[in-house]
Amino acid sequence: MRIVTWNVNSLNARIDRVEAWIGAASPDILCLQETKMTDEAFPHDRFAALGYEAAHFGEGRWNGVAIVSRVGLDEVRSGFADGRDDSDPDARVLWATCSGVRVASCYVPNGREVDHDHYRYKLDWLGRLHDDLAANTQPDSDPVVVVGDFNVAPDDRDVWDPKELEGSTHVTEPERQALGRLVALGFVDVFRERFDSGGLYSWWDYRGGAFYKRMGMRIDLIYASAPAAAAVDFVLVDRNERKGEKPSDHAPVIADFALA
DNA sequence: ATGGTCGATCCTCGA
Repeated sequence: MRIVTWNVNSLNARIDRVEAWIGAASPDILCLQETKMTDEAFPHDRFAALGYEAAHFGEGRWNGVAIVSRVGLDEVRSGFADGRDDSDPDARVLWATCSGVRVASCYVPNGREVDHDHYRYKLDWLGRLHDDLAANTQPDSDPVVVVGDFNVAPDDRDVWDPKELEGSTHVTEPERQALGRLVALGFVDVFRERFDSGGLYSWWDYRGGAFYKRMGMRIDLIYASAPAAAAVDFVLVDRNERKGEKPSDHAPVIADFALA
């Protein structure tokens, strides 16, 4: 089972590339982030023509997440289930069960600047994700795969220059500890499990020629519960997809699971 | 690879 996470930075702008990439990479479950569209505008027909059904949670201008699957799409739920009355105003997480695997497609808040309200929102959001997983999944016994644009680089190997970035968002201790709490629940960063090396990224800023200078971050992550992580047999960041005409600023991250 | 923000919106903001 091939599961992919890809922040497409507008599905309207990217649909032709997404369609072509599906043809080449043949994912079973494709989780998208930053679709930047309403549910009404989501191009279900384009995916149906390729043999996929899709669930989308969007608001229009910003954010927006989707799960596109050819192996079933059940128990779809958007947002968090904690019943908090300050419910998230943004469309940032979508859940579905696909062929027995509980899947979450996440677009974690960027944070903007440390000491910004958005940074506190980011930490709170990651806490809610942790609590939702703790309350509603059994990662010790069940296959659960939580993917997306986490907007956090898990450690210094995941950024081009830790010294230059010190103290800025994506690398602060509280953000990394928030990911650490997911790991403590039993979730494994399947890319890092497989590759020790730094310099392997999933996002490169459009500005300043960051991609060709190899100045990126690994912030698009695939977290798998122990039963799923044990079944991983292939992991790849498809950095070729960052090249060419009208790329997203993120590359797709692929993990293959030897699951039925 | 022969270059050097982009996307959505409304001309600026978010990433």
